[in-house]
Amino acid sequence: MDNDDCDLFSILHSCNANTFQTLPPPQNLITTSTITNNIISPQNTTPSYFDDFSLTQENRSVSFSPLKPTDFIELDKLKTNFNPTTTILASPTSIPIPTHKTTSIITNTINHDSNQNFKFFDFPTLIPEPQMQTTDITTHIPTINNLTTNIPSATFANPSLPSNIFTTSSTTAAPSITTMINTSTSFHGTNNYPKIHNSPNVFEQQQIQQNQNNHLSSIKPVTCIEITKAHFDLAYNHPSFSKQYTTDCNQLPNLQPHTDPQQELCKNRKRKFDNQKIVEWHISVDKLGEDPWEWRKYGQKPIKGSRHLRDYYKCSNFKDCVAKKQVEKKPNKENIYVVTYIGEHNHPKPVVNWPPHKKSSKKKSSNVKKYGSLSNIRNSGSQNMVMSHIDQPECSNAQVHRRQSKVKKTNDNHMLET
DNA sequence: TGGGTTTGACCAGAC
DNA sequence: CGTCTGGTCAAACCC
Ligand SMILES: [Zn+2]
Repeated sequence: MDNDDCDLFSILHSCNANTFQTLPPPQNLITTSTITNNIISPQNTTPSYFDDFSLTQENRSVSFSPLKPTDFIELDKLKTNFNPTTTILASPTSIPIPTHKTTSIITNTINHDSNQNFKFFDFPTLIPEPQMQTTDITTHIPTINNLTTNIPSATFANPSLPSNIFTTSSTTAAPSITTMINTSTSFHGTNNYPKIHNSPNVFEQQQIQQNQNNHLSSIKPVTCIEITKAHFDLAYNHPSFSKQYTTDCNQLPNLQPHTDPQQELCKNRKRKFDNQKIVEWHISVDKLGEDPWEWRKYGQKPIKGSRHLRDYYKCSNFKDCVAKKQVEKKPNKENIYVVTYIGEHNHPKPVVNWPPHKKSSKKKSSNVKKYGSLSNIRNSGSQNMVMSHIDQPECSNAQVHRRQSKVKKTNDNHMLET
């Protein structure tokens, strides 16, 4: 996976209300300041769902400004203290529980030596540092100004918001038994520092067991950050954020600061996902088809400030499931899509019809039935799902609503999409 | 006939 | 209070 994945990381950054710089890409692939999901495994690993997911900041540096204790400290940890060599080799039920502080050196070295003692608790968010005080934040957070310099571990104060860090293990050989481990961190209550509690449910345990029985050992862990509505609220409404950031309306905060007054107008707009879990992935187009859930598309909208349409999907596996997802092509990124999952499924992951019949290799969203063909746009007289994600002129205020009617008036998608 | 996508219209919240 | 915007609905259409 390429550096596009750094954008999930940018989400976390954006919550911190600091300024960012974009540096030229490093000349060497082995760089520092990288949060990634390096896999250290002696087994043959095959590509699977989201297995290339990583948190990366290879070509960015971050300037820290003084933080408030209520800022997204816990999210910032992911950047400043994450050891990219961390991996999980054991079965999902045997993830080590972090018990002590560790100092991590952020490198981008991919290590395939399974004998090394990689510890999941190298992940910074999972590190308890009870000795820290909130007033020490600014003096302990390192300034990353040299990508080739080892960065000492940062220290952080009490996180202000709950956040979960998922670790998923997946395999292509039997995607139906792909499981998401309930390895999460909790900042609730009196727990000043996150704890890992591994609590896979029965269904997941069955999947794990099935995995073991099938001798499928190519478990490939990936990490995903759960973003709650509270994070969005704080990210959009934080006064520092308002001063230093602009965001594409209803989009996640943009890494690149700009001063477009039009977009300033909507910097505080929020998605309306009340009390729902939000998990965002930035994945390549070829991974879209590996989503094991089944989805039914119920809407499509042009998004202001974006050149791409956003598709809205509901889970169609279960009648009363409230899980939704949104798929949107990443601006200026080829073959990278932003997939946002909202809410949780209230049913087990489908296992019967896996792998799904891929009617088209270009299918935009996995398990989404569609009609017509890519080559015959007139078939339906409407936009093609794939075509809808081709670059378009960036939306402005008034253009957003006009776009859909404009689309309908012309059956020539290229007129609009290019 | 059932379930999917498409897409204009509508709604609610932010501004 | 009107406008803007993202999210959703639902009729029409397709397979
Ligand atoms: Zn569902």
